[in-house]
Formats: sequence, structure tokens, C-alpha cells
Amino acid sequence: MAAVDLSTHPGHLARRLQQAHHLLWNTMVSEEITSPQFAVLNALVAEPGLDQRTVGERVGLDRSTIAEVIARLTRRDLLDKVRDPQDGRRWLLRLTAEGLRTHKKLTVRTARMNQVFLAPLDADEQTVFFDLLRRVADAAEDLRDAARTVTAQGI
Amino acid sequence: MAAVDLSTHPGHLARRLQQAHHLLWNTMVSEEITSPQFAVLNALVAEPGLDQRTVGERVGLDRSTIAEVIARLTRRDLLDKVRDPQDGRRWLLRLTAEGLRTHKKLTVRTARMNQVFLAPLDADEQTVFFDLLRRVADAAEDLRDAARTVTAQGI
DNA sequence: TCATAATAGTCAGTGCGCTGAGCATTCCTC
DNA sequence: GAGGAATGCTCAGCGCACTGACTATTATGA
Repeated sequence: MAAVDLSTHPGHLARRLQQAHHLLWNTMVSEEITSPQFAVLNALVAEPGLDQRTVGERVGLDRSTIAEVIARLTRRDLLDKVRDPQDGRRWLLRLTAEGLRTHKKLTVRTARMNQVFLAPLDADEQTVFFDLLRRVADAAEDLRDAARTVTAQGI
Repeated sequence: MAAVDLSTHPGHLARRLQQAHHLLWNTMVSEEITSPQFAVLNALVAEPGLDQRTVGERVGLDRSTIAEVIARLTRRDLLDKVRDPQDGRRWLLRLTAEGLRTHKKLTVRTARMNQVFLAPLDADEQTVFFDLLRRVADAAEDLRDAARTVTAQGI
């Protein structure tokens, strides 16, 4: 009887928002390529030859997750991994021709999907929506980085 | 060269928001009980004796996922499953004393966490934030339901 | 009443996302 | 130049989340 109203819980809303997005993505963009996979393709269009860790940083995925995502994209022949001759620890990543084509195709569909997704909001509200979302996410990420620095110092 | 700015993609922002939330949850609420697990406990505090499918509906999880979440909570002795004597297909769910205690404890911590999470926004902005998030998520869920109805009719 | 449909739940398979441990390579410093 | 720290990556393990196929049970209706 002390139950809480989940609709005032940002975490619950964030999860529902992502589920809704995932569903729309599957029907309007692609059933093969996921949204995080598209983010990786996009990062490599912007900066070809990035290493794995940096790509992960760009799209917000940790080292383990980015490795799996990249493995799937490589399996689909959408990108190539090459050892960095300057640093034998790094894999340098680059889209294949097929990867470029896929990125181009999905960019168009993604734009369409975003319109549908945001249709309930008018233009001003969309601007506010992005602003608020970004500010909350950025602040929480700063908290994380701060916590990591502190624990890394053994405090 | 035709790369897109991901910060204008609601799906990407939703994912980052959830990651940020997950992290804060782990540090401020619990490393054992996850946010979806708490949502299930909460639903059963509000309505004890619900069946699995209905709980899933309340918290926004499909039948497969809710089954796993409930299995974990059962393993931790936070809830009991009993066959419905009226309908042998159903499992009726009810919190244990331990489950109730855990819910109570986490409710307090969750409130604290939400304050920190939303701290970057002032009170008015928080209201707008919830409103926009809810409207987008609701609309997308309606789209899903519509799509399901249509495909179920074989159109 | 008896076949069929609908419903609740399980199971297998795929993918995202995290932590912690471990390996190889490179960098730094003495 | 050699030892130790830092870095890039992999691997194992856990948990969320979905679909599609399956089982068991109940409901429906000719």
C-alpha cells in the first residue's frame, strides 16, 4: 500500500522510451541493423580509421559491448578491422563499400522514423525535449566520471 | 561525410539516458535489485496476487522477460508463485515479508536517486520533462498496438 | 460433447549493456 | 635497456529485452 507511481520515475520512463524506439526502429528502419550498430557505422563515416575504444567513446558503449557490436558488423561485411601498424594493440576500423551503402540507406529511413517518433510534439517541444534529455544524460555521465576518478584514486 | 549528429536522434538520447540511470541506480539504490525488478515489487505492493502476464503489462515487460525477472526475484525469496486454483495456467504472485522489506528500503533510496538524477532541471522543467517523455512513449506504444492489431487481422 | 480457439507460461535464439579478470603490447621512468 | 604502469582488447558471467515456436490449460461454439 506504499506503492509508488512509476510514471514519475525517470528511469522507468527512459526504459519505456527506449522500448518504444526499438519497436519503431524494427518496423521502420531495419530488422537486421540495430540502432547502436547504426551509431557505429555513423561514427566511422564521420571519422574513418578510428580504433575500437574511440568508436565506443563516440557512441557511448563500453569496451566489451563495442567489441560485440563490431564483431557483428564485421560478420556482415559492413566494416574491416586492421591492426594499427603503429600500435599493435589497436584495431583500426573502416567501412566497406557495403557498409557505406547501408549507412546511406539507413540514414534516410532513420530520419523518417524520427519524424514519426517525435510527431506527438510540436517543433518547440521537440527542441525542449532534446535539451532536457541531453542535460540530464550529460549530468549523470559527469557523475559517473567523477565517481570513477575518485575510486581510481583509492579514496 | 554524410554522417549524422546523433545528439538529434531521440533513440540515441534515450539509450544514453537509460545508461546514465542504470549507473546511478547501481551506486545509489542497489547492486542486487535492478530497476525493473523494483518495478515488479512495486506493482505487487499495489496489487498483491497479480498473475505474471498482468504484472508484465503493468511494468512494461513482455511475457518472456517478466518470467526471467520473476524467476530472479523468486530465487532471492522476495516473492512467492502459487498456481491459481481457478485457472491452472496462471501463477499468482505475492511478495514475501522479505520482499516487502526490500521494497520499502528501495523506495526511500529511489526517491533520493531521482532527486540527484533530475537535479540539472528546475521544478518546472522536471514537469515538462515527464510530460514530454510520457507523451512520446505513449504515442509509440499506441503505434505498436495498432501495428499488432493490423497484423493479427492478417492485413 | 468434442474439436477448435484463445490464453498463460516456458524455452531457444539473438542482441545490448555492464563488471571483473586476464593477455598482449606499448609507454614511462629509473 | 629493463621493470613496471598504462592501454587496447578479449573472455566469462550476469541481467534486460525481444521474437517465434512450443506446451498446458481453459473457453467457446457448432
